Amino acid sequence: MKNNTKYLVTAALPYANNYIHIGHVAGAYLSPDIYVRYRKLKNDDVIFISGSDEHGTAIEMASIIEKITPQEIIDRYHFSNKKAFEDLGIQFDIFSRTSSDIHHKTAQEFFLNLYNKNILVKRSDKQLYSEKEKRFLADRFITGTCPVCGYEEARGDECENCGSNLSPSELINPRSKITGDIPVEKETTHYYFPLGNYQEKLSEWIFSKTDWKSNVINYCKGWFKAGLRDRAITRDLDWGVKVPVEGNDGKVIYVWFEAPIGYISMTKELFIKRNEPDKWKEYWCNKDSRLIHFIGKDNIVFHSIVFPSMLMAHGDFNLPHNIPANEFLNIGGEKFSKSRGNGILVKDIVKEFEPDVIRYTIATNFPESKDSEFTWKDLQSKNNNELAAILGNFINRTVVFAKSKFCNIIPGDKSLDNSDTEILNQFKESAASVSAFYDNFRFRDALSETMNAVRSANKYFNDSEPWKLIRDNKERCEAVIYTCLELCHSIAVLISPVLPFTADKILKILNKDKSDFNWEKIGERVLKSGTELGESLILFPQIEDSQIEKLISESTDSTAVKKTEMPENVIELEDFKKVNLKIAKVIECEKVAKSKKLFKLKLKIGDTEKQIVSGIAEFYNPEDLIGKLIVVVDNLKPSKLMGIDSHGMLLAAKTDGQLKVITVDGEINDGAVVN
RNA sequence: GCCGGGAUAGCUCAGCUGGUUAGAGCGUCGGAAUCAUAAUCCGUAGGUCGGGGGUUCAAGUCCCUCUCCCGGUACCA
Repeated sequence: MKNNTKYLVTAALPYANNYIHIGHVAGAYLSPDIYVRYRKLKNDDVIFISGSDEHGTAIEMASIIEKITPQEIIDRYHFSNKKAFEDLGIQFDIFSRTSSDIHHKTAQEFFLNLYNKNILVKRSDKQLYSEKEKRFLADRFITGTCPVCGYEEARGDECENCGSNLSPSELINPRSKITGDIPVEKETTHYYFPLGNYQEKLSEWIFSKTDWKSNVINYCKGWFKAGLRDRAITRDLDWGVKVPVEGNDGKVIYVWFEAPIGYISMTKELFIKRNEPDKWKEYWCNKDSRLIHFIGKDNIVFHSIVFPSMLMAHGDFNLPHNIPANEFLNIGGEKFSKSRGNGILVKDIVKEFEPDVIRYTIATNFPESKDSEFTWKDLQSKNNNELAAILGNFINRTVVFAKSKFCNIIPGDKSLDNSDTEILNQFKESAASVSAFYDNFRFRDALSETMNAVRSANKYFNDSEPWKLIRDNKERCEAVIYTCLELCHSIAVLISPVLPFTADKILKILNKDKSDFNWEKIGERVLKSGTELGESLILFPQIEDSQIEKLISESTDSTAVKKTEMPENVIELEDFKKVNLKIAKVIECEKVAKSKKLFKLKLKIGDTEKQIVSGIAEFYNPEDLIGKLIVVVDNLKPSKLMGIDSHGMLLAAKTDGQLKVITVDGEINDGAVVN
């Protein structure tokens, strides 16, 4: 019989145009997996939902760039990411996708629900349309001048300079970010969600939450302060969920509105698969069900403001009970390539290390209150000094002792004394405090408390000195080893949320089934004397320096082997001839004030003089360049950099952390043509 | 440059609404032990909490300022 309270746990829907990396795992996936596994051990009624977010402009754009269909894009990332999660032991009850029929249907029903209640506002507007691209341009693919602060490169959805929320039509001098095409205004009709109407209810609701993390609350405060605005929830686009109202051909529901509904549709799908098609309602609608969203900090606004307001408007569903958002996990330490910044992909790291080692390293470093750091050396040290030394060693020393001194049989429990029951009781107390940490989403503290329990098991072994008892008090020795084996079982349960694979291995070593594998049995006696043990094995082999050094150098060496490929953007000779390259002599050179990278150079090119601005100040001193013969693009359209005119561009070679200006081999007159 | 987030022991991080001698793990060093993957257990040392001002009886914790770091973005070779 399950406990009454139900838990509906969701993990952020990964966007299906990228492979997930360990930063994602640390932010939004490992903590819910640990939480859910813990809840299941407590016999709680919990389901764990996630899936790929597969619609939207970015995916459509990616398909255009790669010249394949959006379906091919999302298939690639969906299946790869699904497998990556499995390999890491992230065990969803369902990991589905928003391209499914049931999601389309659910999202449309949700939309219609609001539509029929006249909550949605229909508005005809002039939107920006590119004749050249034959499409309406998505917000983020338009740039222009911010009407609030005058910043010239504001995006269609927000100004990154002043943080204002914008809609593209507000921009001054808009243009396509993709082609630079100047879009024209074209009449189109869209539905708007009146987010502003919910501000009061939302803020009241959020500020009533005393147990939410401060980063979540603070983020919302910022949004409330700025004021919530109505947002269009449809788009002129092919790739997405069709607007279910007649007369809206060529329109889809905007992803930010449609994707979170995926949590609902995926829950439905789960219970259809379980042959209980109505049961999803118990999790979404019953008062005694708790909806918990695990997300990274980049997702806070959608889960704490947008989606809840949608749920309020709809009315049938529960609001989130908590949103324990994490910060970011950075890949640091050794000189990783900053310019690439792809992070460590899950699909790659699982080939290198056992999933539990990866899980442990990430979990001890969860960015719970601020960004944290992941390094290969840390992983090695966590494996060798903690997992192997403390956990692996305790299991191993116990089992090896039983094997060599008691014929691999669980010894007698006849003469347990106070010290034995004490350590078992101590484990019960540990389990209670670990519980309290999990209940409050304090995963690092939970794990550290868990390891303390394992340490105390080692201490018990040391203090009991079974290697001496075996000589002069065999019965006591049996009791001690029996107790240690019980501790092994307790440890298996205790660590299993974080280290599920290791827990299974320990059960095999103990030759024990899962009948007593739950939280209540921690510190209890569940083994039978006289039972044969299974095969012992090393749980955490040492990770050698050489393996770590190899990984460090691989991720550092940006020049490392890259296959020669035909570049995608082949040009004709004619194209190259358009560029006038000339030799120029540097006459003057000075640093541009307040700039980090810019030099202002005066050049002599034959009879003419010209001024250019160049971003090489981090690599040269001004005096180094004066007198040098360099190569410049003579016919480049002039531009202004930090208010200074630049009439050309010098050529330089650049790689990570290095830049060299192109010069000529020997003397030649300035003004000479380069080709 | 702008926006955002940081700066606490060698390393990775805790320190709630300001209140006794600033904490943990790992690493260091010393000791005990030898069943165990040279793994354990006990103990030790290490910080004027980035600098400087201020508010307060009292500040790592609040305010101002400076420096540096990270992320995003812009300076585009």
